[in-house]
Amino acid sequence: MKTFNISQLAEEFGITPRAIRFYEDEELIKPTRQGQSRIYSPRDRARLALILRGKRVGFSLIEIKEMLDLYDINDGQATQLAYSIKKFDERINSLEQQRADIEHALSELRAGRARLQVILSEKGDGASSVQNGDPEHGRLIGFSMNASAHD
Amino acid sequence: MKTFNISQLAEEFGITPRAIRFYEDEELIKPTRQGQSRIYSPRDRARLALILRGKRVGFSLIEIKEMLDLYDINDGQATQLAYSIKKFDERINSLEQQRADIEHALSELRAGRARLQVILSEKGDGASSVQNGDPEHGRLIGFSMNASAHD
DNA sequence: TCTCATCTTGACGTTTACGTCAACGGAAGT
DNA sequence: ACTTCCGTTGACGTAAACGTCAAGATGAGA
Repeated sequence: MKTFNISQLAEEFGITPRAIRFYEDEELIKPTRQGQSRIYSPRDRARLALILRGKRVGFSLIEIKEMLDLYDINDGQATQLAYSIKKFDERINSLEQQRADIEHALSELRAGRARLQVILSEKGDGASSVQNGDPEHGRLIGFSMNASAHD
Repeated sequence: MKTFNISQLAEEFGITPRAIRFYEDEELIKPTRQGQSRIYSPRDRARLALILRGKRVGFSLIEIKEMLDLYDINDGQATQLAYSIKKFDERINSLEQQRADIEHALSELRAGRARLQVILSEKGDGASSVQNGDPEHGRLIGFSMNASAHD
C-alpha cells in the first residue's frame, strides 16, 4: 500500500509542510511514524483532501475536525447517532445558506460584468451613448445597491 | 430620506457597533456625521448588507472592499473597465469553485445523514441488523473516505 | 567521513476581524 | 444640576491559521 511523506503531500496539495504539521497538532490527521519521520497513508491523504475542501467552503479547522470525527464514529449508541444526525443537519442547513448567498452574489457579478462589457464595447465604437443624463456622476454600476432588505 | 444610527444597524444585522466601526476604519463604509455621531443612509445600510453577504461566502474584508470599490467606479476609462471585468471574472470563477465544493460536501453530508438514519431506525426496531461482519470495528461512516483524488 | 538535503521539534511572529475595557462627550429626563 | 443612556475615540487583548526562524537528527550520495 502506497505511502507519502510530508513534502510530497505538501506539493501535491499546494500547501506547506508547516500547515500539515499544524493540522496534526490540532488532531485532524494522525500519520504513523517511521523513526521520527511522518508517514502518510492513502487514508491520511484523503483526510487532507477533505480538510482542504472544508476550508474552501469556509469551515474552521475545529468544525472540520468535528466533521471528521463524525466520520469515525464506531460505537452506534442511539444518542450518539441522534446527535450526529443533528450535527449533519446543522451543517447541511449552513451549506445551503452559503450556496444561496453564492448564487445571489454570482448573479450580481454576472450582471455587473455584462454592464461593463456593454460600456466597453460602446467605447470601442466611439459612440459614447452612455449618456443618460445622470447629473450626479452617477455610478455606472449601481446594480448591487438595491439590496433593500438583507436577504 | 430615512437614516439609521449605529446601534439600529447593529441590531438589525445581528452584529456589534464595534464591528461596524471597524468596517469604517477599513474604509468599507463612510457614513456622514451629525456632530460626532455617525449617520447611516439607506445606501450605507445596503453596503453593510453586501459586506455581510461577502463574509458569509468567505471573502476577506479586503476582498470585499475591492468589490465594493468596483461598484463605485465612475470614470469609464477603457483600461479601468477591462481591469474591472477581469476582477469580476476572477470573482465569478472563485465563486463557482466554491459552489462546486459545497455541492460536493452537501451530497456527502446527505448520504451520511441517510446512513445514520437507517442505523438509528434499525436500532429502534431492536433488529440490530447492522452486522456486516466487519472485523476491524470498521467505521460505520466511511463514505467520505473515498476521495481518492483531490477534486 | 563529510556534506547535503530533508526531516524533526520548539518558539516566537503575523494577519484578520473583531472583543473589551477606559475615559470622555452630548442629549434627555427628573 | 445630576444622573442615565447612548455615542465617541484610543488602546490593548484575542483566536485562528499558519509563517518563519533556530537548532538539531538522519539517511543518501561523493
